[in-house]
Amino acid sequence: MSRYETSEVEPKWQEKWDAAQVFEAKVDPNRPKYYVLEMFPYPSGRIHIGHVRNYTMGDVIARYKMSCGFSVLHPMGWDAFGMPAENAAMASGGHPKDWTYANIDVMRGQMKPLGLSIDWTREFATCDLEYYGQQQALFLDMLDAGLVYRKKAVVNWDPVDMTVLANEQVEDGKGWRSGAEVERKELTQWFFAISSMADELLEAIGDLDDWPPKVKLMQENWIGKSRGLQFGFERVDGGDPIEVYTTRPDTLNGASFVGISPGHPIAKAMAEENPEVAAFIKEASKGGTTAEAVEKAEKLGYDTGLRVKHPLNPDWELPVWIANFILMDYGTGAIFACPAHDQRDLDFCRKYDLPVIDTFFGLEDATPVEAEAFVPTKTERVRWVDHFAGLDIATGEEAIEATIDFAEAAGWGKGVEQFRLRDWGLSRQRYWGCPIPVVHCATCGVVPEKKENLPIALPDDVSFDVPGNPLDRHPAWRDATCPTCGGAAQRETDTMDTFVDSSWYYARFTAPRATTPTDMAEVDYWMNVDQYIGGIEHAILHLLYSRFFARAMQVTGHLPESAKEPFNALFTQGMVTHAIFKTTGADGRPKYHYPEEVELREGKGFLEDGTEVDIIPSAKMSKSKNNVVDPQAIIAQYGADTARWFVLSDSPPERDVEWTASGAEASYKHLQRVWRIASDVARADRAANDADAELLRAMHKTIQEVTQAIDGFAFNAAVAKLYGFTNTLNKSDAGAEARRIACRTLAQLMSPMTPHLAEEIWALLDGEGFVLNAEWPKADPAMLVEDTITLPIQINGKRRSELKIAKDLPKDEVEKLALADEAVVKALDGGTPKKLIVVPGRIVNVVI
RNA sequence: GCCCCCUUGGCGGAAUGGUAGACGCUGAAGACUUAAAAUCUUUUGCCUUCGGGCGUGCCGGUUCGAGUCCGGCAGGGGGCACCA
Repeated sequence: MSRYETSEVEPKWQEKWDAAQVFEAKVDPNRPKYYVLEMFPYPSGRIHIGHVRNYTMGDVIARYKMSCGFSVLHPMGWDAFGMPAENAAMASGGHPKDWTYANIDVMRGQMKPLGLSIDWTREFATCDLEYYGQQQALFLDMLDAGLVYRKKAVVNWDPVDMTVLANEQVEDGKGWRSGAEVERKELTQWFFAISSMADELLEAIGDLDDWPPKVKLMQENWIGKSRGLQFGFERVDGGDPIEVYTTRPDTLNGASFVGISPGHPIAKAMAEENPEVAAFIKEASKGGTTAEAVEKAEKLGYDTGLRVKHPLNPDWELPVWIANFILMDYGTGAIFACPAHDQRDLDFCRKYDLPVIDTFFGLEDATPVEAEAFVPTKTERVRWVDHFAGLDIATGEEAIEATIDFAEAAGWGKGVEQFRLRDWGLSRQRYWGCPIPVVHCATCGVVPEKKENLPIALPDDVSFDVPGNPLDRHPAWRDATCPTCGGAAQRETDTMDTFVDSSWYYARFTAPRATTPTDMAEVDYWMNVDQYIGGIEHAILHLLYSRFFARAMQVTGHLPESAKEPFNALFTQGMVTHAIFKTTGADGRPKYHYPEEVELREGKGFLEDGTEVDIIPSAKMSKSKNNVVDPQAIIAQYGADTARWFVLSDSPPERDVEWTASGAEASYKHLQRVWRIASDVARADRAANDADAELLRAMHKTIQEVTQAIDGFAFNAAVAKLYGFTNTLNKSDAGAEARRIACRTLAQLMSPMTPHLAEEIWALLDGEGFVLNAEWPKADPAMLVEDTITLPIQINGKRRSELKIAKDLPKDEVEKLALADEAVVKALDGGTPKKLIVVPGRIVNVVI
């Protein structure tokens, strides 16, 4: 018998699949469709073992569904715009385009040997002109529909690199590349009106039955709906009332001052007249916009001198302060502060010596607030000091509703809903992104390009030797004609956030060469994505943006109503981790060792010279820690099937799996063993015998268990059942024919996970055609029924004995047998049991 | 600070409220071999006076029966965070 050579077998089957075009998705009205999609990769340069796990999971589903008779769409593409390409160009010359497409070629070359069932004819990169041109068309339609608009917004600005930075690019208040102090700058930018759909996006989460509850919860929190009261404070000077929003209107009697954001119209108006106010506003705007920067920032306030009247008592005047912690884009940009029941307000009041008024106390303790605000949960009952709506003891929730009712009845305020979700700023002052298809005309203002002028292509002749956006200093590209007046105009030089690219690619895969963003016939057939698979890190932004885009595409006629929730089912897979091997160098710095340098003995690791290394298990793979597993090396050593089998085994798919050399080795040995068993089966000539039925029964049980496991995304369980059945088959004395049937079924059940080995065995055992085209085996219910079963007997809930009985033995017979059991007789010691519980087919419990 | 999740042998993990530890790794013993590799077989939660006893982070509850359900605590992880 020959050894199973993966380096020969795997390419052989890949060529055969290609030649037969088995993975090309075809619209077939006579068959149900199934669309499985893994989040497409960023072409960073090389694939990662985490990619292997991600795509293998999708492949298992895709191949399984093919065998179940579905017309399957399983595409792949590249999320190809973004900063790393520009950074590479800045660091080592070259062009982002060349860098990106070269990376794509390398990564495609690394992915193909995995034998994934991908329809490569649909491949595209988001930096393909064909793709981003359609994205521009989509943008224009959204502009038309009022879903895109321009407004001023505060951004992190790096004055050295002359660019806007994302929050995660600000480290310690400094730009991550330049090290320059980051400024907050107000720029006019483009926004998607995602918050206009906040309620809809929140409500629809309830229907996402096959999404992880965790992701749904994260999105709910992100959208952040709250209910509160909006009302106006009348100004003593007779100016327009100051509108405030509060979720705790019940604490109105604890009001200490009215606060407005530095960006509030009143503050801005004052700044124009009063240099002191202007200076304060400038001071208050310092620092980054990151959570960290915000947390460290000290509370700053400026007393405007304005006074407003308390709505419940016209004689009570409150001062109006400008405060740096009040956000302009949440609520009305103005608040009333209740320091007794809000820590932030309290800090501010203590600093500026403003009054602190308790409005309620705990039921047990009426100590006035000192340094710590009293903030009970809204469901906790508290005692009110003097509540205007007449409450004495009530929860916060009750008091809030009572106050809103009271204010509405009195006509000075109304209950409103607010969302935390902000509009999505999409402008990026970058080159390597989709150009925003508008021009700036001196006469007509901001004018959208005409669709017939699309695509607006990025110019190729750019350089990155000077900081800033190359599009800004490319006059030939910037110069444009105004589509409205025909006069000279300038192109918008901002490009789109790369999250835009990934917000609709799933729809584009249904018709990747269409001359419109989508093709309705194709979209109607293929959408929605039946199973989407990707990392939990995209739980909020990418998935929320995609949900928004699907709705926007429906509004603009690019998707049907039925596709407005684009992903029917979502699965978030865990990472592949690997131990880090660390020693401490002479200089006291950690030294990281490659796994090949470390010898493992009894759970400890040693270098060649005998030095013991620290083992940090289950660490995220990182080049700097020398613990990256390279898929290409694994495939070269063991083959793709081993890599696929390993990443599916051991750990549940949603959890991290640790790559270990011994585990990979074990997977390899197992697959070799399956091949040996199959070769054995192929040669056997033993006659049919009594063992046949038992083997076939085990086979049907395995069919049922593996099918269930794959359906339930429990790939590790499917692998475990296949191990078990392999052992059963190997030990079985069944006749040649039964063994052939069992082994062919084993190949079928393994085929989604180890497709090459499965094809080879299928062919060896005279299976017809490709195993991937063979109909998925069905478990025969008659074969799942066991004639005799082992029934455990518990005495007082502890297992003490067991009965071997016929499966359908009547209950009273079981009782008799149980009471006659040696262990039971001994325990009863002549007495009678207090209770006897018989659960048919499951258990007997004797209570003494 | 607010919200959420997790905790089972040496390790990864399995168990519709019904035999805890499937399956794999690691370790041990043995077979084959001149030897090694490869392969195969047996074994591997803890304690034990060999009768059995104890065991799913800790404390309590519901139940005939709890890893699973409920309450509290501890540890670990994640999300959000001047959101009024």
